[in-house]
Amino acid sequence: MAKIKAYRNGTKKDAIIRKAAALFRKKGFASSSMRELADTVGVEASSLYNHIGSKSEILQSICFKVAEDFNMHLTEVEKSPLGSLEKLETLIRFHIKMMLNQYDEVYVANHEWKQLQEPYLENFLTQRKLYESTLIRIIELGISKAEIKNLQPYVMVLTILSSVRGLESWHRNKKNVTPENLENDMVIHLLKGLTN
Amino acid sequence: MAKIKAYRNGTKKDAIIRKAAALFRKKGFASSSMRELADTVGVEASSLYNHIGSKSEILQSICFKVAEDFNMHLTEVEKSPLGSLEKLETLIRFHIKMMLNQYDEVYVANHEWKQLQEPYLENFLTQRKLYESTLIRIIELGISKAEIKNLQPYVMVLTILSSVRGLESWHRNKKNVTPENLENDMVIHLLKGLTN
DNA sequence: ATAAAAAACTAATAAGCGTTAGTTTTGTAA
DNA sequence: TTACAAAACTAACGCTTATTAGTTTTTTAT
Repeated sequence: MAKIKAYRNGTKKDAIIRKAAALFRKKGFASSSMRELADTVGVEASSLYNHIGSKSEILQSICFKVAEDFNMHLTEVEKSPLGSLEKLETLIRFHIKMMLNQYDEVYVANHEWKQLQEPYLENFLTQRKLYESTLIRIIELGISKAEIKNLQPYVMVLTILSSVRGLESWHRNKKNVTPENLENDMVIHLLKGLTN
Repeated sequence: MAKIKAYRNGTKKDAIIRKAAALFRKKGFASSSMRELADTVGVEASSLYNHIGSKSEILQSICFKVAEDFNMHLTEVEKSPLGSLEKLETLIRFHIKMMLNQYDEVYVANHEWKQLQEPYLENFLTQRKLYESTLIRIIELGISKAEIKNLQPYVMVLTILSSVRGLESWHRNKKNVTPENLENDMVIHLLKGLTN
């Protein structure tokens, strides 16, 4: 095979990583074996190593790709001219969309990052803390402008991020709740509360 | 040794399960080995089997103990004379207290239940769904009494449960946020929102 | 058609896993 | 002190793991 092949949906490496994300999401990283992954790809386990370096490398690809998507979006939002509340709303909506559109990858990044090896683990955690501190800054600005309640910014960030990250337990296409319902109602709940 | 020994903090089996919860929380169930657990207990791996039946059994103990605590509290709250909002507040506060007081166990129950074997997995999931549907009922009653916004009850339950379950990432004794701060601010945020 | 590269295969490795068997030590009750 | 049971130990079992080596097949470029 030549180097440049016309893959429709990315390279075979991409396909392996996509299948791996689905497998890791369902069974967890540590409980997923390379043989299992090879089965779903339709190949022997050893053949995977023509495309990827190691099992750990797959997890790294998934986690850092997701982290990059979120970081890029956050950077855009932060330097936008939106007010604090609009920024938060935009971010919440993005989190929900990401969870719905890239379910496996986002889930794995949120739940299996602990299985990363050093130095990737530390790197990932640093990015997470940076993300949190940016959100805190947005909220602090909103408090100073009296747009946001004077609560602990850290607690509000924790509540928002926990909410959107925990969405994995949402059963898609169930309970007559469309993605739009979910997004809108969750934004209202997290910004305006649930009391009348 | 006689059957009845005066253990200060429960039996040795309890001690093993407690250490296991801490280990499973830190490394995940599948990535924790019985030899590792034995090390932290101060014993050979095979000796553990004088007290517990299997590795799986430990996870079952942890998950169902936590589930029982939450279910019992929910039952109490439901049959109390409190209004919908007060019920929700009570439940949120209980979740946070549990997460702070029984960190390892609650974390493991929230994050490693997927590793349960059948029929325990199905049993656990059934309990979870029951818990959710009870919360939905409380919220529906609040909506009918116009105490709560007319949003999708399922979404509100998802938001609340995701928030409190995601608390694992809270760094204790950090950021000048006391447990009381956390509890109060989170209740305000989830009930009244963060806008002024 | 030929040559080269890519990607599949088979086979094997060393390490780690949960768990069991059999034995010895330890602690308690008589 | 003797007898018994609980709980520790050593050793090993059979199995699975990620990964490598070496070889063969498949695909592509010339």
